[in-house]
Amino acid sequence: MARTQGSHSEITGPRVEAAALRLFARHGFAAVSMRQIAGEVGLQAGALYNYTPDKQSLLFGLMKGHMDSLLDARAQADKGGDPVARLEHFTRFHIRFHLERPDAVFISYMELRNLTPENFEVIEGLRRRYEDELEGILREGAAAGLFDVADTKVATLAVIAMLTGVTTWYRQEGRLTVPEVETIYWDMVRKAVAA
Amino acid sequence: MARTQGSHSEITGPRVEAAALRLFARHGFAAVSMRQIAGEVGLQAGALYNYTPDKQSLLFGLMKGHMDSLLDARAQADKGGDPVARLEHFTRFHIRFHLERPDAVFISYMELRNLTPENFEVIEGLRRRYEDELEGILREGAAAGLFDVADTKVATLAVIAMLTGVTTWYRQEGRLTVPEVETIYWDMVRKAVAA
DNA sequence: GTCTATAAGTAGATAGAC
DNA sequence: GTCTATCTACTTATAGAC
Repeated sequence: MARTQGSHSEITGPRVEAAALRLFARHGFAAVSMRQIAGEVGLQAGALYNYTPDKQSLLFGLMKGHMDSLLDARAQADKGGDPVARLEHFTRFHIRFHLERPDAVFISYMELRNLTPENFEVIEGLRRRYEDELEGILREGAAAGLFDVADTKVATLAVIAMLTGVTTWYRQEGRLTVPEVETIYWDMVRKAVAA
Repeated sequence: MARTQGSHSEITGPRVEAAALRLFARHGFAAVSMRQIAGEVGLQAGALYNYTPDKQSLLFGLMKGHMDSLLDARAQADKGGDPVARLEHFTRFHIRFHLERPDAVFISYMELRNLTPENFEVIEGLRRRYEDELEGILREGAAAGLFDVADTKVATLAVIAMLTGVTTWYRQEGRLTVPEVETIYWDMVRKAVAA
């Protein structure tokens, strides 16, 4: 159990990521310096390079981790059932998941342009896989005559934009609980795609 | 008509703004240097300060100009009528206006955090005034029994988020024209708030 | 693993010549 | 109005001591 004084790698690594996440979300990737991140953790700038090869990798790791956990959670959560039930489930899942991680959501939508082209492709691919989940539900429901959407792909993007928008205004101290918000949005989604 | 060689202020000023708009939208405010902007216009960095007192004012001017022109255009465009007609009009106006200015839209949503607190308050105030336009329509329609929304404020923000999302995927060379896109979204908005 | 020190380059903004 | 030159400060990243 005894450790040499500086050997904090297992705890320091996550603290670096947490500090970067918070600062990138608040001020933007380009506006945050490695010194600021280090300062937040109580390190000198040079020490950060024990945890990341460079600043870009730090950003990519945060975004990749977010998308992976989104897809994992979604895979675990989809219980199947009829398209209407699946759509309600997707709606509530999306809102809950995104409201639980405002900083990661913010970064994943705002910092795409600061990724290298290769890293951008990876994140875009994961994002498309998530969109495909919803598109599959809408397509299945439309085929069964349960939904009426003029354009499945556009409807998919419209619903996701509407739901993700909740992160821009929701405050925990506000007048609505998360389940209440879920219900309000589900009511609108349900009607928007209804036959 | 004859001018001294360097006297291009009337034409150079707008070119500086246009270059800043384009570069801020592509790479982000913090990632763009005054030297890059100057280079785009064919100037040296120092010459930019004939057109803006500093970089922050350049950003604020772009965002303020965008919001002013949004509110102006909206004021000109609202023809009145019953709530359903006004809502359709708002929907089509919002999509058209935003698709015509992708760079300004992008900046106005992404660079809020790079404004000084005072400048942020100004832009936020204008944004709220625009939201109030839609909220008024929804409230009027709900009172008349034409709409059924569980929460008018949330519905306002949900509709705006859905509509603005069109700017993230629409491409002029794509398979849909702007009027087609307007109709697809109007169909969803109409149903989402329907009684 | 963290430190100090440093390399090599860029940032916003200003001064003064023309 | 634009240029060159410059100030001051800050940037990412690395080297080597401990």
